[in-house]
Amino acid sequence: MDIFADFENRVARAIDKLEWKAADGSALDLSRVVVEPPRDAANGDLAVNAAMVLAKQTGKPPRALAIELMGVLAADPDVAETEVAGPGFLNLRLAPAYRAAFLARVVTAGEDYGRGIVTRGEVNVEYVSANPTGPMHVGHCRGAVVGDALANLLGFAGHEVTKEYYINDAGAQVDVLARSAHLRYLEALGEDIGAIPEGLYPGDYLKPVGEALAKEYGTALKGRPESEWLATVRRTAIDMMMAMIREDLAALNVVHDVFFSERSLQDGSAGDRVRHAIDTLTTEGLMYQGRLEPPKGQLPEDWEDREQTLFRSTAFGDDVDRPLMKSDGSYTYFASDIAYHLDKFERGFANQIDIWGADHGGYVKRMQAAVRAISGGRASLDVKLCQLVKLFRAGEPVKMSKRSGSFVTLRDVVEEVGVDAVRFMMLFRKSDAPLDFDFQKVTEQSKDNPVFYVQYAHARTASVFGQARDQLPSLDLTREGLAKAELERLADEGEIGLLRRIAQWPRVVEAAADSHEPHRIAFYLHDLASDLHAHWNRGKDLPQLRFVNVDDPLSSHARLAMVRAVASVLASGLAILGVKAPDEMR
RNA sequence: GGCCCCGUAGCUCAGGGGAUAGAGCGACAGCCUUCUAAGCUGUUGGUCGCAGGUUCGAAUCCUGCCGGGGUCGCCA
Repeated sequence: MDIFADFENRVARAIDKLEWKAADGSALDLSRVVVEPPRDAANGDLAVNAAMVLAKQTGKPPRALAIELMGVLAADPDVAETEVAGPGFLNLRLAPAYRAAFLARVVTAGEDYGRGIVTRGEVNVEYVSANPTGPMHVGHCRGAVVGDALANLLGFAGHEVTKEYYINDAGAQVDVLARSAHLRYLEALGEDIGAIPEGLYPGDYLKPVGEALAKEYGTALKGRPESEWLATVRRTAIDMMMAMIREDLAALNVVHDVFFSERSLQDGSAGDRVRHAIDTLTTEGLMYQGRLEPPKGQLPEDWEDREQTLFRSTAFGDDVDRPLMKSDGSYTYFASDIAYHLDKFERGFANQIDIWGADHGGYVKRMQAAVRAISGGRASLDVKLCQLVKLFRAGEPVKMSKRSGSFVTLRDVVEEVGVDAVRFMMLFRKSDAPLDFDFQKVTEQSKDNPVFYVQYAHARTASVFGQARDQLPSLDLTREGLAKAELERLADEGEIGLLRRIAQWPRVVEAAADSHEPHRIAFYLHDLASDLHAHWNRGKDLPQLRFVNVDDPLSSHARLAMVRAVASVLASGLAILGVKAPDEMR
């Protein structure tokens, strides 16, 4: 059902038939031969680059090759017109019958059109992984949405996807959380705790934790040394923070399959997994005792030159070798991270994707090096970095201060503008480019607001079907009925344009999935919506082009099939993005 | 200083080997006062940061510069 893939096969067969030979007698390399939509619609439906790509191999001039190829493809009954153009492009125009048959298949497939059939293997997408020390703030939105949409996209493209969240519940920050919660516990017992000391988390969201601790433990945790209550308080606090985070994510329609605890790497039933990871590297001969050069730039105050256990990450493309043990003998965060990624590999994930904030960019090389190292080169990690989101309200920057606690939470944003707007806008930019988010603009009901524009296109298709049912009640508007309409009647350039856009859907899905770039789906949907709206508007001046035309039920039927196809693609595309495809705008 | 990301129209950005580089906003000029529901159409506008290289072909790939941002044992 991918027209371009179909014709790539036909071109390959044509080349075979022509018995083109490489000048040196070796087999022809057809890997660079592609069939794609021409940039300019005037050049037809399909462009074939075979002649240019093969000119050197065959030792023949490109235009001569193109003409030979044209001879074969012109005989194909599914091809209406052929033309050799430019430096050696072979341009094809499809026969109306082929186009009609294509549309019939799309209509029949419905929202499965464009879905990858072949299984493309398992992949693990890890995203969000915010520290369990408080509610999620806006900064987390982008990674959450990008990761979630990417996972949906990969699933649609034919991968088996696991959505995973890594809980950073083992570092010093969760001890700080526990101390902060303990203070709130004392508060809940009626003590005057005064101002929250510098260095502890001041947020009110810890009050319920204090109350819960008071309720469960009474005064048992009071007046005791920290060592006696820390672990208990920490566990309760982390559990409650994670419950809150899950609710925040649910508000964004983000649901993970696996929540993986960092602490479990050391405390879990499987023993010390970090030790296991280090042992794995040691067995491979990748650990050694050595010294590191002090970092360039600003030297840390407590820098001490010492011999330590280093992981030879430079053997896998990293800039310097990395320590896995701190001076006090505990593991570095990187060591835990290696253990975690090794665990993923041992769970069967050779394809791993992590979504990180751009401030972690310096961490990418070493993590990729580690994944290659612990898997013996059998696993690979792709890291998508998400740049910052700048918040605006009617063009004015929104001020935020994390330290004073006056930051905008994820929940604030979702409640103000809705999930759909947040999700769509987070995906309407490449993830590694900064993004401006204007609270005002994303709720406007106008063409300038891409969320509205795309959703409205879907609503408009629903409206068309409503009218069709009223005005042409005799038409069979089921998918089966629409697939049987006289689809060759679709010949207007606006209609052909829409069909061409629809035909691109499978290759957009594939390209977006291969490059791990869900934003391409958002841009494609915007283009498709734009085509639909533009064609609709032509019906204002030219009533004979309208989708529903009482005087011409046969053409109406064919057009409704096309509208059905547009609606299906919009719906499945929006589903990938996690955005609703409404039947009416309110 | 090393590494990573970015540099495309006045603005915000798509395009990541293919033909004359696109969209939205802005600006300018018309149309619409009605019906297919949130206006419509057209015009304007670019040395794709700079310089080399690879290629039949480069905004796209490579190298080096310039400019902006991020980051740089034990934080997470």
